[in-house]
Amino acid sequence: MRALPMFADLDAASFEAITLSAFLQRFPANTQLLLEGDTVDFLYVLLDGQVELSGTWNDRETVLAVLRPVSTFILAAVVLDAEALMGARTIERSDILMIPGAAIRARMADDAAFAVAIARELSGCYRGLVRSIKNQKLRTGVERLANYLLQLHARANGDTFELPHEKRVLASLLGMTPENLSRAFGTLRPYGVAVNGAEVRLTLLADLRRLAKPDPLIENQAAHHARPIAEFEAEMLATRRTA
Amino acid sequence: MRALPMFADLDAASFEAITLSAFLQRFPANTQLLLEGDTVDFLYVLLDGQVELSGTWNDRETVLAVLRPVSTFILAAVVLDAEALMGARTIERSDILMIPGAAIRARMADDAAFAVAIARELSGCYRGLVRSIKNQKLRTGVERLANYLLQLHARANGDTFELPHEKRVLASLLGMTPENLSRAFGTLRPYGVAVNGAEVRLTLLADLRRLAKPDPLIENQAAHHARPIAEFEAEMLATRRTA
DNA sequence: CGCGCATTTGAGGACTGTCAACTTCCGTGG
DNA sequence: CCACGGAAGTTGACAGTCCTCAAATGCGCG
Repeated sequence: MRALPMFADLDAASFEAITLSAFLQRFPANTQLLLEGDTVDFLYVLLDGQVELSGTWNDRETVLAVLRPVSTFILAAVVLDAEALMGARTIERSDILMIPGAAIRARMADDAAFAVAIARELSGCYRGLVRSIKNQKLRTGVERLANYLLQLHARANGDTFELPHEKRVLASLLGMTPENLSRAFGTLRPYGVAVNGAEVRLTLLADLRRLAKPDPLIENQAAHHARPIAEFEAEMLATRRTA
Repeated sequence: MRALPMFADLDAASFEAITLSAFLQRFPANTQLLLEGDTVDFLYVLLDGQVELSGTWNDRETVLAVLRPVSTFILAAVVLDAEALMGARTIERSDILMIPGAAIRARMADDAAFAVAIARELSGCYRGLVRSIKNQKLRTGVERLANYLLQLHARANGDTFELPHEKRVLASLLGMTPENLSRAFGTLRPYGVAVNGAEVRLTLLADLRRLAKPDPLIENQAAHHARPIAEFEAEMLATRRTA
């Protein structure tokens, strides 16, 4: 928990007040944690596993973000004591810390340092969403995929890495259908993108970069090695630790 | 300034600390206030006029939100003391209050109530963006326009109202080209949408609603009459008071 | 009155979604 | 250990949506 910037500098009293009311729960894969419109009673902290945040409308569904540890989610709904705007479900077995929303709000009111930490966390989430919208509105599907692959590559040590989720989840995250993702991979083959199952290998990096045109104002910055987990494991180019 | 929930309950000391360092400036129409990537020294508060927030990439540009008074913008960048992810320019003559970011951050650290107010404001902005992404990813252009018109209609008293900005700005906000917006209006004619310049009249409301399928988890809620301006004048279905 | 810009309209093409069939992969159970 | 069933992924054909380019129209301001 202290790995999260949000709780890292919490003083002893606040830390105790929060941990005492919190509890840890293990969920199997494919468990719906929250439906859109649910009232939100807890702040969720993903400690292990993977959680997908989704939105639906008119029988259509889209993945808004895929979270990896350590990440919080639905923080904004907790702060406002409002209903969830996104659904959440585990996509693999996950350990999740659940902190009563009332405890969070009470601590914020009493502890300015904690409230500031929450505000900073929210700001980071907000900026992630801004990046996500720019990614979505300004780029085509192939361009989004190319940039996504370059981000994964930057975190790998070699030029080979694994896609961290199923392709149909990835497709929805990138705003396209699974069929289209398949074709987008095909389109990128001349740019040195070799796919074999979940394994991806990038040769011709320069060509791929010329196509992708990654931009620090859209891509999430590569984490500084100082901050270990939260920043590093960030999943989407755009929407990390969301709510 | 007290009209903003953010500053409404500020105690006298904090209010003075902030207002003393702030200053009011009047900008003509079409003035670039901020470029993407600029370092952000001030929190902006739009008191009168209209401001457009935009994103660019690879010679493409999109409007992310259009703000109307009273709204703050680039709050997230101020909280994190980070560079702007969006550009900002006035689209009509505007009165803007500029508050040094350092003052905001200092007050947050000292005044838990103020930090909580900021966190709540950020949460509202965050949820606006979530709505915006769902609107963008789950709906077609025609559906976005239909819902946008219904939102404007809900704020008008009769069934006739004016589009609040140029059609090319509206097109970009809705994620399409001006040509396509024109055709989208044409597509909606059989649903009782009559356009004459900036004036729009909706007959056949039921038909339009059946097409648009407005959803409280995507559309911004109609404001409660208690809170007068900020909520009411909110421009985009999705992205209000952004940064 | 006339120029310039916003808007509209048309034609064509690029991108993306849908439907259907096929292949591959993987876990279950015999 | 292997066969089977089901889901995931791929491929092809087709349609819908959206963008680009070009030209025409309309409106406002000097």
